Amino acid sequence: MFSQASEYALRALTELARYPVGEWVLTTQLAESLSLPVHYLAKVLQTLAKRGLLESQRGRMGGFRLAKLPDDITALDVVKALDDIRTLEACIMGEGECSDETACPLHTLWMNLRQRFIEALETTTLRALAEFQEQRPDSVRLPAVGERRRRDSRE
Amino acid sequence: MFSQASEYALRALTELARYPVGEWVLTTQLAESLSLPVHYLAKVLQTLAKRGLLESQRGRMGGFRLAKLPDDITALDVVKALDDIRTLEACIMGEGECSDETACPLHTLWMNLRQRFIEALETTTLRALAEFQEQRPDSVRLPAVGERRRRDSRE
DNA sequence: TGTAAAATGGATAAGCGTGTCCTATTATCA
DNA sequence: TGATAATAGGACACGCTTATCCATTTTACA
Repeated sequence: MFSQASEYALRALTELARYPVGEWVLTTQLAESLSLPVHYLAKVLQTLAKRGLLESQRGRMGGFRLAKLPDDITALDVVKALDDIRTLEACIMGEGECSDETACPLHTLWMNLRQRFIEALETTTLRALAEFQEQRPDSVRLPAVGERRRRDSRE
Repeated sequence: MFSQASEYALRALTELARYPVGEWVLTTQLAESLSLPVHYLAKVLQTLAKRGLLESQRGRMGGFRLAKLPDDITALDVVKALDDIRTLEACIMGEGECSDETACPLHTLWMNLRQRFIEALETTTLRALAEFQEQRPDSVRLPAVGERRRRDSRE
């Protein structure tokens, strides 16, 4: 359904939403937690930073974090940042002329399903996704960069 | 949503369903009627013939025709013959472990929409698609090979 | 101020979908 | 039986997605 990149992004940002607000998280850490290819995930995160969904911090103690609160980022935001959502809006039979006026045979069916789908993505926030994941069995989360530092300094 | 090949196939087989049962229709003619790339469509039709949805006839007066009645071929049959429908069945977030028992956050939503979608494709026959197209304004259909022959012989 | 840690950017490569073209094969008909 | 018309099949090219790797830049910290 979505591109590989979008799938990775959804999972990575959901994971990010589980961290305390403002904490930086490493690409390697996200990749490991989610079993994703590190380098490719890095590219995806960089793109998301360019698109304004993430903030990045270079150098020591750096990483990625959400640019907005988990309540203010929707699943649709994430997918739109990476996939061309227009392929969903297009005629499912590939007809050039297919609108509400001149509709292809599957137009009504597809329009309704698509509508419901997009609306659901639009009303699903990263916070909701993160909270769902918290409920799942053996749901663990590694410490963020700052948490790790504070813990290390107590040792 | 579907691959280009599936879109072409849906349109071509819908067009084929508008011809009298048993008549052979040329690839070039289908491509021209539907404004599709001839050679690529030819490949698609050959694949559909291999999959048993079409019958083909080489040589003069040859062409393609449906292997079954338009009532007995569904839109799902067509798509399944060309696309890997399992990508629809897979987790929309790309998780390996995502079933009804251990579900990802979007599992229920996606499962329901997907279900409705597939059922709709399964209950939509080529006949229904063809009849819909007949109703559309400026809906023309070129004569089949046999029709052309019979017409020519009267001249 | 040097070093380590981290994102950034560029090059590269494999695989797949889309599309074209050319040759081979098969069937019809004069 | 030969010419013609059609599908069958293979080779090839192109672009995009996925993925890896390396050099560069930036930052924190000792």
